[in-house]
Amino acid sequence: MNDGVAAAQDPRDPLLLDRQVCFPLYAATNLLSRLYGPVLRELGLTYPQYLVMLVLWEKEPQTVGSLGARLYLDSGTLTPLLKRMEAAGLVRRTRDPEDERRVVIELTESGKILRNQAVYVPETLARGRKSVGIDELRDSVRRLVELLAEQTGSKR
Amino acid sequence: MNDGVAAAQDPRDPLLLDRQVCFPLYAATNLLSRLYGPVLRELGLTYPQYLVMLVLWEKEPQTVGSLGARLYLDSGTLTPLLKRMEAAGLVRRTRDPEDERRVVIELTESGKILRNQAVYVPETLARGRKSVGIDELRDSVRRLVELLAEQTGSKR
DNA sequence: AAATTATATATTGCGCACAATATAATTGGA
DNA sequence: TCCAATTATATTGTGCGCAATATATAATTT
Repeated sequence: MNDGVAAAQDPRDPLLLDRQVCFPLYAATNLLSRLYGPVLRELGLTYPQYLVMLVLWEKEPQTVGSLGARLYLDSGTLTPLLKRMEAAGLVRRTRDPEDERRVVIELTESGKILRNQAVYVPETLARGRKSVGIDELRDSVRRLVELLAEQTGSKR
Repeated sequence: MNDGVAAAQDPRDPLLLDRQVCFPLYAATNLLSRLYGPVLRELGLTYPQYLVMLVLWEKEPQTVGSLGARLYLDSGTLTPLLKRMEAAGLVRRTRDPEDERRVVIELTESGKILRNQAVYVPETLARGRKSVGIDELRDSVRRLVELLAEQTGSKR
């Protein structure tokens, strides 16, 4: 008889690490962020800060809330991050006079100019890398994000 | 003429957020971890701690290094995490007398027993969730992890 | 055997990520 | 008008995640 602990070797065991969807996503995200690290460091950005810049380069100004909705992050993450970016001279943070609850984020001149260096980031990372089905993968994961966002009640 | 900043509205712009592979992975990981949070909290686990338990439930004992190789994490992450798990009574940490550099991690009795509650985690999370192509997605992301692990020199 | 090199984990410092809570401003009724 | 509910951001505390470095042990070379 067993001692109350199920045998872990059944390939149908729902707890096998290799059966989880969450784990490869988690691992891929960590590995990717590690890959971006050295490249972004030359621009003085971390990976989440890079994402914020991507959003701002597309559309500006944004509020803390609209950035969070786009990136699925909350103010507990964004506020200190944006303060560091402000200290680095990349963005300005100002209260919206129309609605004093809002904080408006806009790019400084050097924030705008940084885009000229950033355009080389994607190709630098893609260089010499086999990108087998990378577009299909991106779209699959994107569909997953849509589903998850519904479930967790994240609003855009 | 433009002021040195490229127009961001060209759909072929390599910096568009929606063209990045990294972003949906990042978002999906955050959303998933948020989804797991409340469920795992009832087991007294965080999401990375849950992954460590999955590995240990499959095979025990493990060293810090073998856990890190399996989960693509380094000691800077694992050491404090394992200390918290030790404080919670889930694992034991002992120096390997064979090789005093190694720290051996094994489950305590309550760590083993926790598995009986954990078996319900996957189905709890899957319940009422459309899992369109979830197996294909997992396998795609897994292939990506293999590629990334080569690139970043992560060893298993 | 002694010195060198490689290996394994720990420590430190910084930056997320998020839950819970607090604060303040706006909106929508009684 | 006033008050309750809602909205937007900030703050606090905990736990990762990782680079850089330190420390100790083991393996290898000479």
